[in-house]
Order: sequence, then structure tokens, then C-alpha cells
Amino acid sequence: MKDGETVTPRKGTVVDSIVQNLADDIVRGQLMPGTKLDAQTMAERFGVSRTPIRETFGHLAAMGLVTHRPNRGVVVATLSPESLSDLYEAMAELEASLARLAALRMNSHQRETLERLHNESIHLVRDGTSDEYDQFNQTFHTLIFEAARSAQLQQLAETTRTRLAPFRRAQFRLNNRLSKSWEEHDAIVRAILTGDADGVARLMRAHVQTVSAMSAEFIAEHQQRPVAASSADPVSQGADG
Amino acid sequence: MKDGETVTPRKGTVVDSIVQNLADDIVRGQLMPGTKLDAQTMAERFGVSRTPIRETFGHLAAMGLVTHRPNRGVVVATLSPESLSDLYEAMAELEASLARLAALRMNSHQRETLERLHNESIHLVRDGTSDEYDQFNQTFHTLIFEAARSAQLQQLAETTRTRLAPFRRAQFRLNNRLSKSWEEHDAIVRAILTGDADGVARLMRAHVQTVSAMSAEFIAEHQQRPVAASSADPVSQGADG
DNA sequence: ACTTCAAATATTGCATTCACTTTCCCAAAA
DNA sequence: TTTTGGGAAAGTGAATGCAATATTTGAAGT
Repeated sequence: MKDGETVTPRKGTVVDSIVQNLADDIVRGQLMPGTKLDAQTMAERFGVSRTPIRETFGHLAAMGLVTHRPNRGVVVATLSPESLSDLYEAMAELEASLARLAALRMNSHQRETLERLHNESIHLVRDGTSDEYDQFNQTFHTLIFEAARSAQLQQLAETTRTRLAPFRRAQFRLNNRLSKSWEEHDAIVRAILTGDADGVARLMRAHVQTVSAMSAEFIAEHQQRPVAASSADPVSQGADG
Repeated sequence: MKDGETVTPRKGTVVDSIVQNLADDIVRGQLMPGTKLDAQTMAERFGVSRTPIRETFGHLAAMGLVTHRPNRGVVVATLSPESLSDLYEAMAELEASLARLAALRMNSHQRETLERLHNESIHLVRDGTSDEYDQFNQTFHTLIFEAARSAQLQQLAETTRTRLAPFRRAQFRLNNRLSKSWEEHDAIVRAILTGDADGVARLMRAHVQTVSAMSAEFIAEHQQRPVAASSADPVSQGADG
């Protein structure tokens, strides 16, 4: 192995680290939906042969991040507007279930943490960038995931979130949306603290569906056509620093 | 290729058919949880080389049907009692969500079909075998899945159902349980027909959780120990007839 | 007899090679 | 000019070979 990108100096799983790398590139938008991934190029980039790359593609396909057409290669997954809203609906239901369970199972320490972090996040609404708020938003939802103590549902929700990530770029652009999001969080927090399980499910479902609508709108405005891959739009360098 | 088991006479995808074969074997219990799958043997069984078999293993691992330990091979997934109930909980939530959506979206034709099939199934409770009822049960739940018109949620539910399949063996053993199941179905059908979305979610959740409890009990009674693979307990012949 | 350590064996993971399919390009014909 | 057919080039899918890692076997020591 000639070290193309520091795949992970030594240690067990070679392909897993490549999976991580590529998944990151896709999720972070370095690899746009529709771009073709060819095994040869990736093999050179990571300094391995095509065999583990093919295995990597299999993993990514299983996650839904790429699409595999027999004998025709692998492309970063593109989602039709219908599929996208379908995925968001699944996300909404999963998060609603998790939020409901969280309301039933959250312990006092977790409640305090959630309330404190949420209250602090009001500053981000005024002074923070949308990236900062987005990051907090992740934390907020993850806190609820963990409180639900349902590893499988959490797993499903996080996988779904990952699949949506490439299409969620810049959803908090409008400052108005940002404060709206905070208000929705606020209602969710209050429902959790009062133990209103069914209420929090309803609120969370609505919250995620609102994000879905915003996302669809954003994509429509920015004319994300069938996202044809510009095959001459290379990935240049790797993602890891 | 020397045709070990009729992998799929002709046609595009070689590994997919092997995936199907092995998934079936696992789901149907031909390959018990804990049995080790080695690439060499499978390669011979299906008349291909180890490379596509490894790819197959990747797919199965992604589905959660097998567990892959680096440098230590692949075994049919074993679930701890905790993981099992965790999976069932996810199943319950997914089915509850789907049932709720179904209650909101089911059209008149689907309502008629559901009601008719459910009413007919009363005969199975009296005269049918548990296998027959189990089969109808699948149909019942699938009808609801499809009525929900949420491809992603349906996909997640079916994947989860597949993962649970190896551990659901003979859950309708007790005739009493069988008629209880029908009564739960009955309540669900009535709730759907009256459009009681939240009610049907609650009922479906309880229904699946009951199955979960039964399953756990069954497994506990039958002393499914850590399901150690008897490496000298080969799979002998193929699964396809 | 039991434990410990080491060599032998088996198996996994990756590289390389081969075969086949698809795609691209260009010329020839309509 | 546009369309179609042939062939070259590229890329995918699978087979085989090789190196690295686990597992087993056996012998020696306690």
C-alpha cells in the first residue's frame, strides 16, 4: 500500500475507514448527488486496489448514499422530490416515536441537560451563524434520541438523517426560520418536561415536517435539476485534514 | 461457473440471487443464529469464487442478518434478549406509525379488502394451522403497510421484520394466543375503518409488543443459550428445492 | 494431569489478472 | 445534416494468487 490519503495507518478494518471518508464527503456535500464514483479513481486516491473499493461501494449502497447499477457503476444517490418527501416523512415518524419514548424515559439529569442547552441556544438565534445553529440542532435531536433508550430506532433515525444530509444544505438560511425552529424546540422541551408523550410526538412530527417543507422549497428554488453528474467535475482532494 | 446450485440460470445479478438464497435460509431457520458461514464453503455451494461471496456477506451484514467480525469471519446474527426486545420495540413503533398513516390514507377499495380478509381469517383461528395463520398475519400487516403509502417506512418495517424472522419461530403455538391475536386485529381493523388514527397507532403498538413478549417467553422456555455455532454442524444441502 | 507457549494449519483480506459488458467515437449511408 | 453501424477504449464483475491474521495442535514445563 502506497499511502494515498492516510487510510488509517494500521489497525483492523481498511474498508470501514474508506467508507467513513466517502460517506463524509457525500454528507458534507464534497461529492454532490449524481457524481459518478469509479472504482479505479478511488483505488488510486486511497492507495488500495479495486477490491476493497468495491466492498466500500456495497456499504455505501446499503446505507442508501449511493446507487449501484449493474455493469454501469456507482453514483452518489439522487432523490426525486417524491422520494425526498417520503424520506422526510419517515424521519418525522421516527423522530416522533423517539421523542415520545424520550418523554416517557428521560431521567432527571437528561431533563436538566436538555433544558439548559435549549435555553442557551436562544443566543444562537440572535447572534449565531446558521451553521452554528445547525450544529446545535443536531445536538438537540441527538439528546432526545439517546434519552429514548431505543438503540434500534435511534439507529434507523440516524441512518435516515445521514441519507437526508446531502439535501439539507443551508436549510436555516432565513433568519425567520431559525427563530421559528427555536420556538418549535421550545414547545417540544416543555412537552417532554411535563411528560406529555403523545403531545411531544405530534410536535416533533410537525417540526420535522416543517423542515421537510423548507428543504423542498429550497431545492425547488435552486433548481436542483435531475442532478446530472458533470463527469469532469473531479473531487480533487480528500476530505480528511 | 460450474453450477453448484442453480444460482440463477441467466440474468444480470449473480450476487443478488445468492443474497436471496442465504437470506431465505436464515429467515426460514435453515441456518440457525450462530452458525458460521465461511466463504470457501459457500463459494463451492454456489459454484462461484470467494469474491462474490464476500460481497454477499456484505449485503447480509448490512441487513443485520449476519455479523461480521474482522479477520474472524461471518456468523448468522445472534441477538441478546435485550437486543431482541429492542428490535421488537422498533418494530412496534414502525408498525404503529404505518397503521396511523394507513388509517388516514386508506382508500375505500383497500378498506373493503382489509375488512373482508380479516373477516375471513376467523376461520383460520378455528380450523387453520398456526402456520396458515402466520401466513395470513403477514398478509394482514402487509396490507396495512401498503395502505400507508410511505415507501421508506415500509422498507424499514420490512427490513426489521426480516431481522426478527429467525427468532419468531412458532409464536402462535398456543391456540389461545391465536384467537387473542385475531381480537387485536379486529380492534385494529375497526379503528382503521372509523379513521381513528391515534387509536390504531396505540392498538398496533400494543399488538406488536404482545407478540414480542410471547416471543421472548418462547425463547426463554426453549433455552436458547448464547447459540454457539457447532462448527461441525454443516448445512449439508442447499435450500432451494 | 493441567497449563503455557510455539509451530503448523486454516482462513481472512487484499492485489492482481482475466473476461465480459457498456460506452464512446467516428465513419458511412440515408 | 442526421442517423446508424462497427470497432476501439474504458470500466465493471468475477477468479485466482499471495500476504497477514486467527485458530488449532502438540510438546514441554510446572
